[in-house]
Amino acid sequence: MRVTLKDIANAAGVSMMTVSNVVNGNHARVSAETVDRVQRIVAELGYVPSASARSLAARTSRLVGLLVPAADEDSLTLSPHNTAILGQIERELRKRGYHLLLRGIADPAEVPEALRSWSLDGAILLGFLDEEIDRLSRGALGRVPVLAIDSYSGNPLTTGVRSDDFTGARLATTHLIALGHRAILFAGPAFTDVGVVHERFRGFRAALADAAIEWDESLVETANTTHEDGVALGARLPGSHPHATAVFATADILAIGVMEGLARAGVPVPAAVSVVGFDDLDLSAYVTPKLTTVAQDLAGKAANAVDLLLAAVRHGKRPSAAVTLDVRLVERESTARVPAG
Amino acid sequence: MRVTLKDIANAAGVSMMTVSNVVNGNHARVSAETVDRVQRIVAELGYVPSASARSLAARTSRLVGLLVPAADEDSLTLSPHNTAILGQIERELRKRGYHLLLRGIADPAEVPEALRSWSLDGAILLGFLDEEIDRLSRGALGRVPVLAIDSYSGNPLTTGVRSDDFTGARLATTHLIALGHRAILFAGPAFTDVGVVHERFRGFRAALADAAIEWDESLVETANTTHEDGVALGARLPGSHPHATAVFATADILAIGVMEGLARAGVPVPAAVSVVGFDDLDLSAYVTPKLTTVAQDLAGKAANAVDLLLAAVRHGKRPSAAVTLDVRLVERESTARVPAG
DNA sequence: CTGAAAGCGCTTACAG
DNA sequence: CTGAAAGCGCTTACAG
Repeated sequence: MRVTLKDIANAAGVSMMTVSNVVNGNHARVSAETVDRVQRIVAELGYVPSASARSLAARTSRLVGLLVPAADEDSLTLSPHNTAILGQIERELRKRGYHLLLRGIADPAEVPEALRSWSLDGAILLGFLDEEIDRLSRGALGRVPVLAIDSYSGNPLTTGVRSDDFTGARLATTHLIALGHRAILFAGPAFTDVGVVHERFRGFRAALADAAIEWDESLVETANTTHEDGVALGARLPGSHPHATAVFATADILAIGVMEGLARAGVPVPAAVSVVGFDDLDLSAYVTPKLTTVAQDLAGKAANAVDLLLAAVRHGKRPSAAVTLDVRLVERESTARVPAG
Repeated sequence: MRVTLKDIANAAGVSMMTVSNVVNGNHARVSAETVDRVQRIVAELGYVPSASARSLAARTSRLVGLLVPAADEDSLTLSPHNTAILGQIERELRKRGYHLLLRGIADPAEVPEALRSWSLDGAILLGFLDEEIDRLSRGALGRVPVLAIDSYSGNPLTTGVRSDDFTGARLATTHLIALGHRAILFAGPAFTDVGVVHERFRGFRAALADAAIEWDESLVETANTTHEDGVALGARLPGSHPHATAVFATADILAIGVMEGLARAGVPVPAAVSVVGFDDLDLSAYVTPKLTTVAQDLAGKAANAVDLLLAAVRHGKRPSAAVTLDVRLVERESTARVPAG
């Protein structure tokens, strides 16, 4: 059977409480020699504390949930971007003695159940829509600290971390303008007046304004953030926007699709049309031409998310404003000077 | 404070045990009207059972661990292949009312602790070396069912699921032979006489033997499964293997690197050298030329892994032999007839 | 520095 | 069909 605290206590001739103190590192409350003896016996008998018993008694689980949207019957679809963050979050948590419960959420209404069932000490929301986050209330979350990644929701209960999307888009667009481009197409998913895509659109517009380029409303194309939609968009570009000489796509995967679509339509990239993406996926350096894009600090996002969350868990300190991480432009081969004429 | 079983019992005027039966679906033991009343009150009060209390009392946690190697300070590096599997496993588990604890393992010696700490009902090993799996003993695993993905270890404690690596490699190589290639380079990580890479090597050799092609021992190159190593390998290929007209790489990411290396060295793919990969990552259809490769049934792997594991958890039925999933060749643009001369 | 008691929120036999 | 009691393996005040 399982080795318990009581077994160790009996073998060491001390009380359970003393063993508990040793195991939990409260060495101040135990004499040095007792600590030694108990630790030796723990190792000898291979004692592993029961996390569920501990959670139940201590009202703290050392468990953090990573909540990811997942249509009911669907697999968790983790983008490369979210996968990288997931890996980093697990590491940061592990370094601090916490564990990760990964859970797909089919409906935001499941969030409260997810938090309470395992008595999560905290949770990170990855990939939710701002409107979904907006609806999360104190009643739903209770006292459990929750933090959203990449959200612009004003919900103070979920204030978290994100990249400087505005500046990233501005950087990318300014780069195109510096190359002489004037008719630049904005390609991305449909957006409202708040959120990541909206911020990137604002950054895009700001760069145009900086250069005093008049804004042509027709230079926006809506597409899902998939390679497939990018291909379709790129293929019809010569017909729909014959004057456009550059495309700023809100995601690498979309940008890569656009490049392929353009290639299929016989439009050389970057000779005839330049393309810039956003994310700097590994993939972006593997395609032809290599994609110029905006790099995010993924490791920083994950580390900050965990730091903020655990600060809230341990000291009840909630961030008052979202942490914004710097981005940088990575120039590769998909952009060039605007063609003459 | 938290709503407990007792609160529901009080409100409904029944015993805790009756509520427990209703909540757990043992409706046979409770009258229909009691079931109704209790369920109404549960919904009204927003009762969520405590998973830790349940684990402690019932000795079953409904928690399954996904254990992934992770160097101590390192992030979990999830390959696209493993990410897809992870997503599918979460979904299969969720559909069955189980939860997923994702945990990086710095040293295989941590496995027992991982299993016991959270009283995992079972665990799936993803990405471990066969030698590490070989060393896992009954003493380490206890009575917890554990299952390895992509392992050829003979350890009966971890019998799991994998792809038909032998056939995949044979298919890929036979395809190259059919195109007239004779001098085919095998590129992959160093391997021992057991394991995924060894199986792929065996399949490669079998295809050559089928076609009565004499085996040239020098036609093997060792490289890590990274894009970078692929580039290096491809770039030096004209010098190191001037006669080779095709490369079979044991992973797409490596094959894609090889294609880039060849391109840098001025060798056209597939006109001068054909390249085949293994995995069929999304990425493989995005690069230029699109990669011909061997596709694995990732969803099938995940579903089978979860099915087998839960059968072991619930009925104590351990698989006697590993489940092997079919693979298929996906012909794209990176292979062509051997150049004349 | 050390300990006895109560309790965390459930489930499991055992009765009736 | 329903319930009272014991116990799962810990931690938390409270004493000493």
